[in-house]
Amino acid sequence: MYVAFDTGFLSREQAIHVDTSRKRSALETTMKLPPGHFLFHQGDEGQTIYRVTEGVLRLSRVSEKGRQQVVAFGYPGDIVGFPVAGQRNTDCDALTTAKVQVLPARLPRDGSGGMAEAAFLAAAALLEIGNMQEHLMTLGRKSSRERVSSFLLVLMRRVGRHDRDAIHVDLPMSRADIADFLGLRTETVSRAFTDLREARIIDLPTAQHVAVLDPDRLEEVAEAD
Amino acid sequence: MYVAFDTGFLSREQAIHVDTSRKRSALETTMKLPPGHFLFHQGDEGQTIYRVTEGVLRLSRVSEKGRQQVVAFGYPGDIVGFPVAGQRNTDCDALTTAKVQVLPARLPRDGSGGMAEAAFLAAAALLEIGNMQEHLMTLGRKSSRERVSSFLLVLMRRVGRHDRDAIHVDLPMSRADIADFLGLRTETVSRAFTDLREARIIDLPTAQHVAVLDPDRLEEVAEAD
DNA sequence: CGCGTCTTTGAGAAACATCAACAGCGGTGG
DNA sequence: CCACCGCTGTTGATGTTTCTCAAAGACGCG
Repeated sequence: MYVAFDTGFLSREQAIHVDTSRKRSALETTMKLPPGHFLFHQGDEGQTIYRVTEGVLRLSRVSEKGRQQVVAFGYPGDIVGFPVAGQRNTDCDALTTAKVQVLPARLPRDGSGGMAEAAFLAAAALLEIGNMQEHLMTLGRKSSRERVSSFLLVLMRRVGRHDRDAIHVDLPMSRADIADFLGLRTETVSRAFTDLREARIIDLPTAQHVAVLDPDRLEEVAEAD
Repeated sequence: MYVAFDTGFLSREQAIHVDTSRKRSALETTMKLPPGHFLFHQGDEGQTIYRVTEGVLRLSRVSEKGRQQVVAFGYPGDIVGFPVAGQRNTDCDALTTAKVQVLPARLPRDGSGGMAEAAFLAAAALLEIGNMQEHLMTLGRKSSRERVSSFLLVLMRRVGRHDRDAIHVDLPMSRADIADFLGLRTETVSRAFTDLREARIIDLPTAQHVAVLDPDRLEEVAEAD
């Protein structure tokens, strides 16, 4: 049985496990980002990665003619900013006030960089690959309702606040961001939310606050495969 | 300007660059796979990765209720089989007779594994992340014709054989595989091929052999973003 | 309180999936 | 060597989902 991925596109707790085994160096500084500020842009040179410790980041790519794809959201515990060929491959900006740790990510050409560094980078990158493959399944094979449900399910498990009769999730991103992440239009996302609300699976006190009333049925809708 | 990803979902040549800088060890054996044979299955334990040297592999995931998603195709030069939490996260079988090199991919916990190994793994994983992000753009934001054109464009650049008035590409995978990779149905893929043929952008001597007659227009259709 | 932005809702159009039938091709056995 | 069979791919007709276009409602901010 294959259960390693059931938290979906967000990094799993194993990432933290890998991390705690490495020693902190003086290079690991912390940065604070106000909402809307960019951590890096697509094409930037970079030899670091970032661990989100507070807040929520948005990672997106914009194609030449303006189509935006939100590649991921960065929640506390996630590692973002993997440089490919020394360059950032996405934009990254803060949806809320956020804090990140800056971690070195130099590849030790000819023994220059540290081994622990490369091992940590490799472990984090492998987790990211798993997350992205899960997201590929969502984009390739799921309906709009399944996509939105999967999205909510992941957030619920990751950052849900339990309560007597619901699990509460804040959505710092706009409907447009969710749509861009799930490969849909904002109207379609909105309709999916409405459907879930009318089915009494969720409640929407405000557009940015979801209360999951029936996690089991949410899962049924999301994993309808 | 951001140009690092224009080869799409297949690994870029930089991967080979990284590779040549590491020394070959006795652990690097070569395996030969007949068509249809599996290199590994989803859920297998594994501490290795594979470099394809000949042939074409298919990497796919099957969800519990049978929906298949082809995550990638492995062409010579590609690294496949990244273990996540020590497990394979896809099935991998050979579409043609194929050869792979077996490379170690242990994460050096407490200094056990080699540094060069971790660095190579990290470099390969980062390239894979870039490829997957490109594929995410395709699945999230492109029409069926754009998807099929993008697919052909990548193959053309990667394995196209030039000729006086066309670039020839073999398609060892079925229409169903292409559909599963692009998030479409086989009929839709077939119609996209027909459209491209009727537009004189490609020719289809057989279903498994594409001759790209007009690469520029193919690119226009693919990058219609 | 008014204004702009984000979200929701509705109606209609377009894209893709689905269902069904046929064609092409390769392999097999007579 | 040819006829048959099965599989893959193509084409057509129809159905469903999602997108697009439009407008109204909700929310936050000055």
